[in-house]
Amino acid sequence: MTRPTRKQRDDNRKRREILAAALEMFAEGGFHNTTMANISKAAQYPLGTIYKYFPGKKEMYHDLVIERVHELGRILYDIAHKKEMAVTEKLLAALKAQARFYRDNQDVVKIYISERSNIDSVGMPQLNERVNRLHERMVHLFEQMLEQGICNEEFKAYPARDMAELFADIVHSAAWSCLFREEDKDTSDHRLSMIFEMFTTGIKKQ
Amino acid sequence: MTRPTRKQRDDNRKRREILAAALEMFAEGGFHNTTMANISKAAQYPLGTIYKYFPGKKEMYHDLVIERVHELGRILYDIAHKKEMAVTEKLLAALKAQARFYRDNQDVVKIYISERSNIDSVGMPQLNERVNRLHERMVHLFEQMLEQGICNEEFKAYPARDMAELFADIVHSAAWSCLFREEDKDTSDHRLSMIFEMFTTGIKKQ
DNA sequence: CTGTTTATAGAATGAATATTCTAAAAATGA
DNA sequence: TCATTTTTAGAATATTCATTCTATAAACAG
Repeated sequence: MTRPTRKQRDDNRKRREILAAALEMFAEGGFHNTTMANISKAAQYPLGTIYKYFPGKKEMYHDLVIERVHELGRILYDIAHKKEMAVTEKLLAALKAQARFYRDNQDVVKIYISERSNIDSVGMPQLNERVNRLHERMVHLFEQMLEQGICNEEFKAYPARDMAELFADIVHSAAWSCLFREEDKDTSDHRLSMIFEMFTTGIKKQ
Repeated sequence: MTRPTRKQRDDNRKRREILAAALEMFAEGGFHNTTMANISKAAQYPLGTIYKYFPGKKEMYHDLVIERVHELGRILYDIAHKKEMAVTEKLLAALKAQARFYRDNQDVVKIYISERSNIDSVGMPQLNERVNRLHERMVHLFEQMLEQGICNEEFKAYPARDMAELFADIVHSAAWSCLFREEDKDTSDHRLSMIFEMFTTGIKKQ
């Protein structure tokens, strides 16, 4: 745990610069339409340098996705474990947090999504697996919150797992649709609250 | 509109056989991990023959996806226009129909989904566009049904468009999750009904 | 049967591109 | 400064296919 040398800091910076450029390219054209030459040009580092930091294209992609999805996981985890918050508030907060995350990370989110629903189109079974494990963990967070809500008698006693899956997808789709609207933060928040209300109180009259 | 000659029928059969084999391969490995040689072997037709029926790999993929997504659109359209059915019944029927379609067309559904959320990873902007137009049309069908429900005072007066988007995503998520469960038809139907109930009456108590 | 068209089977071609390699430039350290 | 290491820049290589081509076999017409 010593202070990193200048070289180490430089290396780190370069690595991050390369990753950032790669992210941009991957998000724009997907894995297969992005060439190492593209990334090299975008990052303004020669091919050789890139291969010094990453064993190959696939690995770079892998690192990129996993890192960010972890971040989303952490955000949701934190919300789930706020002691002072009521369950309903937590769920709404999770919805809004995910929407914000999607907005702030449009690029990587596109990748994340395609990895989740997709066939293993990149040829990296480990990536698919890890992404889906991370997703599963998030669903599980929702499940716990919902269970707590059932205990409290706040929620009806539907199977928590089913509710959680449904909620996860609602959250995803709401957050995703934010990306295609030109809304300011307030309008957006308002819409998310409305969707949340639909989910909790239902669309049926009475 | 004369009766097709034997040659025409043969051609049609071959075309379908090739498409079926291609579908299998594409669904298994995605567009980029499927080679024309693979398809040729799977279809048991030589490469040359394949190129006689399709101008190229991309076009084959395009035809495959569009054809089936159209089919789903038709199914939903028919449900939406049943005169004798109540709105709520229609919506539930749509949910179940889509689930059945997903089950019957797992292969193509995987492709459909990745096309919907994806960057244009295949390099066919038209395909992405058409898939999304078809999806939009389905959302619009839901919107009409929901509007009717609002008119009837069956549903609360949320913006129909937002409800429709939400419903479309719920339908998708429910249908999709059916693919990973080993349920018999009854269990499955039961779960779908439950999800539909969640959507209409909400998860909140009281 | 015989010549002609069409289909088969898969080899050859050419383009794209991930990865490696080389030579020149820059940074580093004595 | 000068020797040594590291980085840069991008050329060379090797591989993987989409697509085309060729030669043989089958179907067909008269």
